[in-house]
Amino acid sequence: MNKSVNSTQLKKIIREIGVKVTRQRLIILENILTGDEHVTAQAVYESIRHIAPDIGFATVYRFLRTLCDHKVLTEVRMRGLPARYEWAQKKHHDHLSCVRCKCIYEFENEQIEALQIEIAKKFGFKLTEHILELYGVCSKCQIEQNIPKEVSTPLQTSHVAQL
Amino acid sequence: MNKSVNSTQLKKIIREIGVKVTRQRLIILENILTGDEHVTAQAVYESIRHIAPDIGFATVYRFLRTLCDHKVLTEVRMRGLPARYEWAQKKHHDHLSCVRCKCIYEFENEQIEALQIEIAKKFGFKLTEHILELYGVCSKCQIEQNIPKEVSTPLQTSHVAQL
DNA sequence: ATCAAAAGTGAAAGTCATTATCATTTGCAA
DNA sequence: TTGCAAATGATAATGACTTTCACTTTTGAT
Ligand SMILES: [Mn+2]
Ligand SMILES: [Mn+2]
Ligand SMILES: [Zn+2]
Ligand SMILES: [Zn+2]
Repeated sequence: MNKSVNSTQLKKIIREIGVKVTRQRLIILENILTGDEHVTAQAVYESIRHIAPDIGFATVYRFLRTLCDHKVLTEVRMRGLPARYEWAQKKHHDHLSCVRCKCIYEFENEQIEALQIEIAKKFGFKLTEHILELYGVCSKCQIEQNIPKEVSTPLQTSHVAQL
Repeated sequence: MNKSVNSTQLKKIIREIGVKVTRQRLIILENILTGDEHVTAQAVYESIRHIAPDIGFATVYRFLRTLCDHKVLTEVRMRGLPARYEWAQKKHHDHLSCVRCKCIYEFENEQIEALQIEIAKKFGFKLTEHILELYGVCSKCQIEQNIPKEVSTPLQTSHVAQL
């Protein structure tokens, strides 16, 4: 949540993807590295406003996209909601989300991964990617059936569970 | 692909979901029942134009949505592409799609289904839904590495494979 | 068959997330 | 320092829906 990063590291990341180092990119990247997980472009844009109100959201979108193209970030799109981004260095995992409070949990399941590969093989596919999303009602929401009606804050994540 | 349906059957379906029977609904529903699988609202709209050019696409969207709400159809959303619809009476299955020619195959895997339930249970979730999509290059596209550059026709489906 | 209330319709406008345009500014290799 | 490709940001455009609303149509009750 608040890892510290120095601008040298940030510059290194930006240079390695072969684009110019700009003030806005440093700010955006730092925000992503030190901020919440599973953030939306809008959230990054807003979170940056107080320090750099001049950065347009087109720039945020563009750079997030660039970071995805270069596998620095991964785009997570759940249910037609706005795209969320996460650090791509994390180990592969899938997501489980509450349809009510929108919280997100991460999980990893080797058996499922293996079965997917098997299925693709049976169809003669060269598998490149997959999406596995589970939706349901989280344990909290099963009890407090009304209090936190809506969550406007960015989705929080627990650590990845090994199953 | 061209099962025959009489309007009595169509009317029955519409009445059972508790809405009025209209000419446009009969036409839309018949088109879905007798036409391709995994169609988009736009495709239905266009496919209907020559027989009933007066039906607006708002009506198509609205009715498809209604049919989904009443579990007559299932919405299939792949990769943020426009929603596709399929007859809900089909047994549950997931999709495997070629990133190049966009063909869709259906599969079903009980083991994966079971594992998903297990995962949800571990998190204390009441599972309501899941999305599992595999993406890759189909066997044809692995060979003919260029001929059918783009497929504009609606996605075709093979029959569901049991794995 | 008649009729009014309720439901449905279509054209058009509105949303919302994202992408494109383009005039201006900036990074940086030479 | 400079030239110029790359980047930026304001704004318009896009695409897939969704909503609005004035005008039908359906349907249950007479
Ligand atoms: Mn994640
Ligand atoms: Mn299907
Ligand atoms: Zn919840
Ligand atoms: Zn293919």
